[in-house]
Amino acid sequence: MNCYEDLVYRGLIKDMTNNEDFIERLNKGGMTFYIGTDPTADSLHLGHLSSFLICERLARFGHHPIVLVGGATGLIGDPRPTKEREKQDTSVIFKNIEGIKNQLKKYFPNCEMVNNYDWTKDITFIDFLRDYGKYFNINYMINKDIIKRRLDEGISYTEFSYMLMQAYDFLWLYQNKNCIMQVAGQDQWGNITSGVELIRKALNKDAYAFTMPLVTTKSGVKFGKSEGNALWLDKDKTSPYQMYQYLINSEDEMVIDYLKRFTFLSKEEIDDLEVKHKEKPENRDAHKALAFEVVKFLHGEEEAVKAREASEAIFNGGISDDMPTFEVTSKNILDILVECECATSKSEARRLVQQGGVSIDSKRVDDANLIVDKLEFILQKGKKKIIKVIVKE
RNA sequence: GGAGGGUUAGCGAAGUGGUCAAACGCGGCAGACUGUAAAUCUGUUCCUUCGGGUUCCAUGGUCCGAAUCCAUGACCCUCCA
Repeated sequence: MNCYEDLVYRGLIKDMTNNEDFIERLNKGGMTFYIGTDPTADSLHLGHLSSFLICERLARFGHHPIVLVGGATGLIGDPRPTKEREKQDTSVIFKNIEGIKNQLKKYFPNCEMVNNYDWTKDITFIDFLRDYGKYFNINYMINKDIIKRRLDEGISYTEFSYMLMQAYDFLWLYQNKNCIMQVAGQDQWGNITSGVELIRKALNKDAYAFTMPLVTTKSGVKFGKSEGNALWLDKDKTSPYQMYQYLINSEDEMVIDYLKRFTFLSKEEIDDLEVKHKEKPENRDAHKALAFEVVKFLHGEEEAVKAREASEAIFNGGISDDMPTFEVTSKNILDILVECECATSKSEARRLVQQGGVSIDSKRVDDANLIVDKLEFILQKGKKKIIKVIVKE
């Protein structure tokens, strides 16, 4: 399979610029391209992973990835469809940059890494307006989908300007790093095309770009959130076991798509899993492969094996050294549930017990006033949250 | 600068003096059915020592009583200049 075929197979192309020779050049290799992210948190999450894997995929076809961390753009804030972002403290953003850089270095050690703060920080307002502002027509900007959607809700001049910065990044990388292609998530299409336009207007050159579709569940909800929280790539924020569990619970109808998107398994391997999955969905072979492969990529084979063993032990009614463990100081079942993050309040904990959603050592708890006299036990909340609890005196 | 409209639970959205801890939908959580999937059905969704307590942008006020009326302020939207 050539590069373009592989991208199509994996569902990685949503929009692409209409250069005549785009597909040819993708297949030929040798393009320098970049993909970026803003430091909105100190860790990347599962959604980022699916995008950044493109670095490795394209590198395997002979292209040269540059990874950009948006120190400058992070200070401005990419407009969200709903509302203005809160202004982040610069110290937070600088701290986030470090966290994200370290992760990217770890996962993509062969990529060149750049920070747009480096080439943006010394540009003066007047220079920027004179040298680049003239290339942008307000009507053009307002017609970008993301801006249009914000016109009702309101958008600050700051966020409105975001696309100019991202466009300038592309231009700068084009001029200084010979970077001729940009890749990003589908929500970045407007920003990307601004960059392509800027390069055309300022340099009279063609640039290339494509976006990748958002990874969603069957019903179109963004994939990669668990209990309202992102699944972080940082092991201390989301344990290998949690990551494994999240992936193994993927919907049947989506699991093959996720395998294409999140792993480097070949078409043959994925086809094989698809057959197995269709024949015996209850074996969850495809789900297991997905979970294992992703955890292996993130945390190494050893951690992946541990996560798999823990998962299999726990869901066969057993225990494991690697299962999530909480230390609590209470003996009252409601307080224990809150301490173990199974409930956010005692009211919620009480409701859980009353609805029959809590078990201790496989026995359903039916008394909300239960005092637990064991010092170590297995607590189950709902169907899937199974943890070890140690009571500390 | 002028005129008008708005701000209600995670989100969307009703509610215009008491019966409002606030309809309804989505989302979330739990139960049943299953395969750690989906769909479906049922229950639930501010806190609580279960007596009650604290909510409807903020602060003050009117009233026996305020999400609802008044004043001031903040933020947002639309139109005009």
